Amino acid sequence: MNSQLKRGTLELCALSVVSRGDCYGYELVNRISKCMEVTEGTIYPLMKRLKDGGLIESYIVESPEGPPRKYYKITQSGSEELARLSEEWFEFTESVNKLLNREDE
Amino acid sequence: MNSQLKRGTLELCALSVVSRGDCYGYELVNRISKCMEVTEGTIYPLMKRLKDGGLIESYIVESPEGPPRKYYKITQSGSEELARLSEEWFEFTESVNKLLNREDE
DNA sequence: ACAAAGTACTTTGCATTGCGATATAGTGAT
DNA sequence: ATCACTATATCGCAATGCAAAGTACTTTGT
Repeated sequence: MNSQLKRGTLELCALSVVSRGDCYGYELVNRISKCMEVTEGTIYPLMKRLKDGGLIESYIVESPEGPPRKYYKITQSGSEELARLSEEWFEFTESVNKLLNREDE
Repeated sequence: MNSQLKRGTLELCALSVVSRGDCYGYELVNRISKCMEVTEGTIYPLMKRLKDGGLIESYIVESPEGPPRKYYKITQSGSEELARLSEEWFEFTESVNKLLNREDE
């Protein structure tokens, strides 16, 4: 899969999933994996960037199986960014599709 | 504009424009600029990569105004790559849109 | 004659980021 | 004991958008 395509959309995808309910890194990887190939090596650094940017917060919860989980929760700022990125994504795909289908000129 | 979104799609866009008729770098920049922000610093290195990969060929034509123009022409291999990238782009946007609109789970 | 603006191509270097690889660590089954 | 699954974190490489700077030709205005 073209890894370059994912740039700029993973942030959007992660924020979107977290906005529908708190979840932890490993869970996020599995959930996003249903739509595109991603690994921990991508998600964990991404979540750290989002947290550093104040778009998400995290809290630790003991797990019944395995090590403690770090849950992520979207912030007000994160929700606003999600809305902005969604709009941007929509407009971008529209633009590209127009360029691809243009028969005229 | 989110420059990360462009990664992986610029190659597709450039191939698509060239496939509809030979054109030169400066022209490409202006044409793609109508849909997304791009500059020569992005397009010229990209065309070099495409040429190195055998997806396009080039030939010089004297210009009535200004320096000679380097025209680009898509190759058979380039047409096949264009078809592959188009399909990939379509499937990718479908996947992301599904993930964004998912209310269930 | 000279400057500015438009056309046109090329190269350098930086910043971003996906991801393979690796380390660490707990639980449960064979 | 060994394997498999769950779970987080970090290192380093490769890819690439793009600002910036350089080269160079033509036209237009002063």
